[in-house]
Amino acid sequence: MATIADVARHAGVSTSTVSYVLTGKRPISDATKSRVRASIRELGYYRSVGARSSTIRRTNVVALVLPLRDGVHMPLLTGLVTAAVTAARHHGVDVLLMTGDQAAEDLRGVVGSGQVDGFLVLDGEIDDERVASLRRLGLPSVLIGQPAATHGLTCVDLDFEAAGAACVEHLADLGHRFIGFLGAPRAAYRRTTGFAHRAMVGLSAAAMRRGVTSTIMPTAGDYCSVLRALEALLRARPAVTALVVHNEAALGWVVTALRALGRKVPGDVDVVAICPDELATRTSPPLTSVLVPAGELGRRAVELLIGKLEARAVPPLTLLAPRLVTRASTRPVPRGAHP
Amino acid sequence: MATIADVARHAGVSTSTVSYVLTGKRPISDATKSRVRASIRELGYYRSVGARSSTIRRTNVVALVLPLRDGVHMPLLTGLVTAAVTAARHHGVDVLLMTGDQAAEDLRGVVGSGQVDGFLVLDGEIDDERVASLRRLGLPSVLIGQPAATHGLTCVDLDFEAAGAACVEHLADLGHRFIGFLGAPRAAYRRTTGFAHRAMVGLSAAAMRRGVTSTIMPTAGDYCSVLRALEALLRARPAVTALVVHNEAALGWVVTALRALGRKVPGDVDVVAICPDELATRTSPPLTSVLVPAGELGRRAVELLIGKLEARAVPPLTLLAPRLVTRASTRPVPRGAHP
DNA sequence: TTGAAAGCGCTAACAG
DNA sequence: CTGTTAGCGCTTTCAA
Repeated sequence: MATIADVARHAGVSTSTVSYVLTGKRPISDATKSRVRASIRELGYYRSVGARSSTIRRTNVVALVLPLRDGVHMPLLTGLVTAAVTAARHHGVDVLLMTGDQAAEDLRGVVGSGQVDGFLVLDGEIDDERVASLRRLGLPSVLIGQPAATHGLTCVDLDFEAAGAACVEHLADLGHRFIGFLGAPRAAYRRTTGFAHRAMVGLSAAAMRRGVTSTIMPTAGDYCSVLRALEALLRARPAVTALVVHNEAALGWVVTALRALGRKVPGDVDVVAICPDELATRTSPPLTSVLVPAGELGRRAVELLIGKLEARAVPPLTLLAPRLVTRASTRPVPRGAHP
Repeated sequence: MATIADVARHAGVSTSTVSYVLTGKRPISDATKSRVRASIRELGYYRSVGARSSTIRRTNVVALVLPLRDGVHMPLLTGLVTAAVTAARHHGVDVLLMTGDQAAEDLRGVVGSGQVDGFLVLDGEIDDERVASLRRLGLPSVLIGQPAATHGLTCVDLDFEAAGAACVEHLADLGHRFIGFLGAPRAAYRRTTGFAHRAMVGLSAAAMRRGVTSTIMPTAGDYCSVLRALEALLRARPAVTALVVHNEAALGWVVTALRALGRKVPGDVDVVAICPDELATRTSPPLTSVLVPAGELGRRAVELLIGKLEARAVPPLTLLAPRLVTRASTRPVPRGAHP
């Protein structure tokens, strides 16, 4: 493997000249510059990142910390990860993958040994303890998700409150006056700071504003739970003509269950989902949905982190505006359907 | 951040002694050893991987190259990735994530700059061109998947032929005599070396051996295609009492479609799937399945790569034996059902 | 069993 | 505009 000395010799210049051609940190005559470039190409030279990072104290590698535990939906994860890697490469930065369980000690090691410049942490439900240990690492970091206290962190997330509201707005615009909400499993609402809670709040608030009646219920991810929840919902409020679903696991069962209960989608019941795009398009009919912009999330997180690495000021909390895509599961309510 | 010199000073020894305590490459008296260890702990010292890799020419980082394009199923991907990362960490190795599209030039850069020691490449459908460029990189690599020519590579994959056979064996054991096979989309069978082809061959061969009649058809991933395929199948061969499905996208629709055609699962038609485990358990009823051992695949790939890094001889092709798990979708055929 | 010192490949003063 | 040189933090001879 060629070294910088090889290139210098080959081009008939000093090593520092080669280095400066590479970094652009001082003016070099076009003549030597191109001579050096030619030598570099000819010898197939690449700077050793080891030696380089050892001198400049910077690796151009960021760690991406993913939680192992479930509850994080797969498509979201993969979309986010590929977008993050692509965006990072675009800035000449590589991504080191770490899993959430190799927590404290491993992370310390990675920063202690100067292996990465910063952290990208994916964790919707991060708790204070983890936030604290993150801060203790002393390296710039960006959190994907929105913890209780943003306090001194940089976070990026979908604006779930706006997402919940967008669903209601859409349905109200179509003429619906009674909507049901199938939410996350019950446990998710214990934390009034979680995204489940925020979506629900946004939905409820928008419903009040628009004067539509909303009935909300938590749901588990299996068919039986979905069926039971819908039965209960339709019994309690037979006038319901629209459904907002914020539960990726349950999503696949909703239309099936509604059909089993004798309701057509759309027609008898319109459905709007809050979920990654490919989930909404893989049902039949494809669902009108507020998409969780996985790719955008990853991209923005990288951008923010790189901003911090370059000592730029970045906003502490970035909330991505929801985007509602209309598909076959929602339609204007026929005139006079709701007296 | 503490350096090795700090530790040496603090422990009252030379830097080389500290280094040797760390590497264990020469005997050190227990007295100094523990003194050095204490200083290390006290100062919170970690070896700089930059400086280290710059001298020893080894980074303890491997690249994991994932294809971006779809066709690779998400759950498989995430399971594989987390297992690989975990296994690698277990060997003190970190994982650098790369996406398949940043192909040639980026990969060259990563090896040229000495950023990684080897490659883990996930690509079921890798072509000769990519294999060649992989070999040209000149670093140890392990391929997850099985290309046409294993020639000089190290590969690990599920034994799809055995998987296809296992499905037939199971169904034949239960008494089924007529089985249908819902395969991958048509295009997947153009390559007679792909995993789709191999599963199909294994199934057909086993059917012949067991004297059961098999009818095979390709399938797209949407509900309509599945429904049409099943209609066609049942029309062509009404005696079919069992179905093998090797199509993850279609899987979710199979039971629904069978019900729409008036068949109970199990009972009228038994279903066996070849798919990742969590896909088989998320349908109702849960499906008997041959699982694609995503985690095992990742783990083995890492083990093989580390073997190569340590200059151990490793088998060129590792085929993981399929494991069939019986669930609610298959049952013994009632006596006399098939005269 | 330990230390001194050379060297890994690169960058960044310092010096023209 | 360019070269010389002293580091960066670590490993590994060589010498005791």
